[in-house]
Amino acid sequence: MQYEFKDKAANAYKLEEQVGFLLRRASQRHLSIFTQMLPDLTSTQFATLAKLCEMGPTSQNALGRAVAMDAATIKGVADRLRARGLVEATPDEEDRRRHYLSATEDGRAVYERTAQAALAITGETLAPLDADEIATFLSLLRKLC
Amino acid sequence: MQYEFKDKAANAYKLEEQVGFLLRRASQRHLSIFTQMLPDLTSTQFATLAKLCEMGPTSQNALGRAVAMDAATIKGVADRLRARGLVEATPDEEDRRRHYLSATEDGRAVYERTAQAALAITGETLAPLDADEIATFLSLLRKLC
DNA sequence: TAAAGTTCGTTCGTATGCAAATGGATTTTG
DNA sequence: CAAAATCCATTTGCATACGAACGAACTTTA
Repeated sequence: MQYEFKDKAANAYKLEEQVGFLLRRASQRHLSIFTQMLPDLTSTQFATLAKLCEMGPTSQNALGRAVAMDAATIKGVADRLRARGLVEATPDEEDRRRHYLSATEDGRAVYERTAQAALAITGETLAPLDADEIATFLSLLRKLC
Repeated sequence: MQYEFKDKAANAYKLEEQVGFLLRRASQRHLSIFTQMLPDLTSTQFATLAKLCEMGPTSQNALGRAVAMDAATIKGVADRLRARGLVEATPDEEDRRRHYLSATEDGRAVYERTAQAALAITGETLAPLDADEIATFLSLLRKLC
């Protein structure tokens, strides 16, 4: 009979201590801040628009990989951005499977107008930490991706 | 004309550096580990069952608050756990709005059987970090909730 | 005690997010 | 070159998530 079995509390499961629970709660707080400070776009819509502005014309799946969304997810996001006129699709001449996605003039304007707010959202999310803690936290978080 | 306006790149938005993007990717990796190591239950279902086992009979909304899910979300989770026979509801005599939720015998058995796996999932998620880094990371993450 | 406020559970609508399957197009390889 | 593998976009099904609104029940307060 080993020690762990004598004291069941020693290796008990405590939800509040699990990294998955804390990640979910931190994400919830971040998304709540995002919605308050940038109500026009969801966090994933903004990320997709920003990446598309940065990359230029890109196929839908390649864009999805760039923003860490699978094919089924990026389709919905791209459809909603297209429905709002922020993104447009043009067929690829060389590869008949592909459509190039690109930001419209409207889409680029929205991105230019909201990028500062997005940076402020990052700042507000990290506000409970000081500069050193932020650097440490982001460095460790990056290792967990 | 201030410095920031001269060098637009200095305060440019880079998706990969934003805490929201990193939180989303870390959560994705964690959930992927969860699904692999504990395919029977989703992460939220396990969290709910675990908390219910810990708290004993609880109203649905109170349980939701304990696991950080709003009323609409906890309802779906509770419904699916009830459909699988892991949770049952009994009406409250004192408050006719309320149903007490509690884990069934089956539910408690599933929890006992899977709690170790859940701890292992936390370990695997944090595997890229050493012990000191884990302590630092969790302490900082907790400040962001 | 009556009005106001709160809480309970529920429903609707919208938006991720992923697994799995599909069909068509392109590339790789034997 | 033909078969195999890969890639593209799409669809279906399921499971979170949250805002908003709702009626019913309970509590607080004026």
